[in-house]
Amino acid sequence: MSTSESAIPAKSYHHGDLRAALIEAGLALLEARAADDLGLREVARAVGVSPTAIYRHFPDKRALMAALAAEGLARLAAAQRAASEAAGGGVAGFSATGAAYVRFALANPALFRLIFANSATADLLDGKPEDDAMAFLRANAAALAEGVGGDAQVVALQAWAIAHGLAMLMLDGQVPVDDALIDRVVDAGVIGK
Amino acid sequence: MSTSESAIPAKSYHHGDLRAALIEAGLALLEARAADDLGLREVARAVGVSPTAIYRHFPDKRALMAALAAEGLARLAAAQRAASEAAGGGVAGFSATGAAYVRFALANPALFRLIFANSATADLLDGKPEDDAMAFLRANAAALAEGVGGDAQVVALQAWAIAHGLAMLMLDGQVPVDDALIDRVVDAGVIGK
DNA sequence: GCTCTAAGTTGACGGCGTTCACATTAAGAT
DNA sequence: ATCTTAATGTGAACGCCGTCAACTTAGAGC
Repeated sequence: MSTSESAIPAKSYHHGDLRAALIEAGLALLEARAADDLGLREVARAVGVSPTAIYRHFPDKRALMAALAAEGLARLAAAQRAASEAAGGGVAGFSATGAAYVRFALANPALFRLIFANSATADLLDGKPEDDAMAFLRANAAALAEGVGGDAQVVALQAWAIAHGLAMLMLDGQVPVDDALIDRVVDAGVIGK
Repeated sequence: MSTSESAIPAKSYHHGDLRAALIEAGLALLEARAADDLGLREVARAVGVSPTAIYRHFPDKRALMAALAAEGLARLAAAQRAASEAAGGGVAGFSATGAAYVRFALANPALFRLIFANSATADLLDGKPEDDAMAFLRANAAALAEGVGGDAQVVALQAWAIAHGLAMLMLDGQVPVDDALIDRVVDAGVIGK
């Protein structure tokens, strides 16, 4: 019978890879719902499994959310890397990175918020894998800082803060979502000149 | 039981001014709890009233939260106004405004988050009173923008984004809370020079 | 083939936001 | 002064939530 062969294993009493399925379903639900409206039982329902089955793979709800946040962070880092390379690196690449940061937030509002709502705690719990992605954000900022005058750390922080602040203000409806505006704000955000 | 808490006397079946008491209690609880861990029943308990009594003054929980956010926004605006005046206005006053913005966020994390989590929706619901406070934020940014080259709107946005982004990143544990750093980041945030 | 154990289920508990029927009170008209 | 009425607070209940404990299933290894 039918059974798909490679990607998705057969279904029975035991789910093939429930942990991955839960994360996938959670990310899908986050495209429509806000992070705090996402329920444990809701995710279980989406996967077609009992609510308590989740506890075989995550100690509690916060751990599930942290896993979603970790995956979101990886995607954010990937989007930035891609934008930087597409722009050819250097200063242009750095500006592109900032713009990609903001556009990722606008394209994935709930996920973006979840990343930063959980990153502080997730860092302390897991420690390793998402550190990699976050390091890219920091490294990007620090790298450009050397090209200009002033304190490198301060310039890096300003660039990060501009991107993060603009993303948040647009998400919260404080600033109209204007695609061209993103480039102008982030671009001139390369201060010192 | 006696014990009313403060200024307003007259306790019996009817509470003196429950609406005000609920907001006061809510703000007090937000100093210890995160906004989404704040329960309707918890606020009612703090005031010593039945959970459902709240519904005589607010249509639902979100309305209570919006009221708390409105009060928080007023306080934020007041803190900025005070900082600006203390610095003597002008460019120095503007930098002080930005630093005050960040420091307010650090001093009132849950409340600051609530302000921006609810401001978009609160605007559409209430419309008037908090607009006043928010207008101060925008006006401040726009005012300085004229002094420098470049697009006034862009410069204003950059300044706001730097303050907002720095506040958020510090609240989320992404950037260490360093008092001197706030001034340096926000200060040089006055770009164009 | 039997056993052991990881993975999923069922049922329950307390807490939440919210609704509805009811109790109490302050205030204005008589 | 009394009666009426609308405003304000109470209590019980509903459905949903996160989580725990006890049971069931099925696949892997001797």
